[in-house]
Amino acid sequence: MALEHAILVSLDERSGSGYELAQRFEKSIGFFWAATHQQIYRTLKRMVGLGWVSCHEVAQDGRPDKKVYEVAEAGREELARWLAAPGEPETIRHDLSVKVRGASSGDAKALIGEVARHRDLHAERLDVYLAIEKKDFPDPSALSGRPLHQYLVLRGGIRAERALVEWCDEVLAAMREDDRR
Amino acid sequence: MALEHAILVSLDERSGSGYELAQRFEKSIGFFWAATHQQIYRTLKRMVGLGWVSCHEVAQDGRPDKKVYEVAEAGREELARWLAAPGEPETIRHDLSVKVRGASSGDAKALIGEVARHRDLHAERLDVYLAIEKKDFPDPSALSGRPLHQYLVLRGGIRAERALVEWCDEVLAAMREDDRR
DNA sequence: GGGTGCAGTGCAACTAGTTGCATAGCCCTA
DNA sequence: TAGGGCTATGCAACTAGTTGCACTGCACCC
Repeated sequence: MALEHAILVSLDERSGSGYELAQRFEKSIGFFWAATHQQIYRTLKRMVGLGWVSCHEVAQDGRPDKKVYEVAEAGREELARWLAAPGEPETIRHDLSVKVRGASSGDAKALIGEVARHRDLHAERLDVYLAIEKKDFPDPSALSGRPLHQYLVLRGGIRAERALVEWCDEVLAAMREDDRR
Repeated sequence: MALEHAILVSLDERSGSGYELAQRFEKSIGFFWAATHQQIYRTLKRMVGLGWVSCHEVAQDGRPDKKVYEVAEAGREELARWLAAPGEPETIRHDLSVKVRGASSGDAKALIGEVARHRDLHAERLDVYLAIEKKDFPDPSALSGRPLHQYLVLRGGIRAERALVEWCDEVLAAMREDDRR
């Protein structure tokens, strides 16, 4: 599983609490690896047991105490091992494709609405990604090391969302045309 | 969950046994919804309980008996309901992106090899999809109804794999360039 | 007659992910 | 001062998915 590794990557960029990690998973990291705070807390606990991360409590004023985690030596080794290890492409689970494939078994009109809704959601996400690209990476050719890698992952998100928007448009055009006939 | 619905879609196209379904999930349906035979057998059992599918045993000669499942009335209703119901875009879990993002924490060279391997895997899949497109859908503009929907899903697969291949190429070019400097 | 391989079904144990809820301190506003 | 919202952590119960194995039957080939 890669949640542990996603957490290692995130903590290696910057140490933080479970809560902070959960927020990162809501935005940047979560663009390509989703996780709830429950999963994160549970996994952090396990990782402490494995010796991959260390944890110390930090008292704060004005807000509750927090536990700050940082990557330990064993965690760094595990991360390096995992990075070099071959992995299989993710198993795909795409709801909307199942629905499109099943369209003939239901109300095609209602499905058109659903596809249009997804189209807009993906277009929105695409806009978010493009805005980040513009703001944080104005000159990609100058990038190197960690910022380059972050940029490349963002590029993956942009490509994926764009492909989805275009696919939805293709589906909508074809199904509307088919509906008219 | 959508495995039940993926099975309904598949059985609605053609009734069959768990074993046959597992094979369909290996190829066509599995391109966008992965499932093992274990999951399928277990889910079929549950669906019989729900009254969504009916099951009858068929004796065969030359091979073991099988249980053939077909969609029942309640299953058809459920499928129609689900098709029209709004759903959220899938939560993304993309291993390779996590690795790329973590590249600075390990051996970037080894990761280049891994990205190249994935690039080839996706290129292979893309070729498979393109071959199916050419063979089964030589004249897309003439399509309507079920074949159209199947074609559109295939188009989604083509777009997704192409986007992945192109992204891998972008990553490889940038990381190799960065490595040279 | 023994091995391989495919068709066919399934259990058991495990790992991973989701959902609902609980708790607790502090801030701000109506 | 009561309620809503944010930070912060966590349990319990559930659903979903994976992995390893076990069994049957037949066909085919060496």
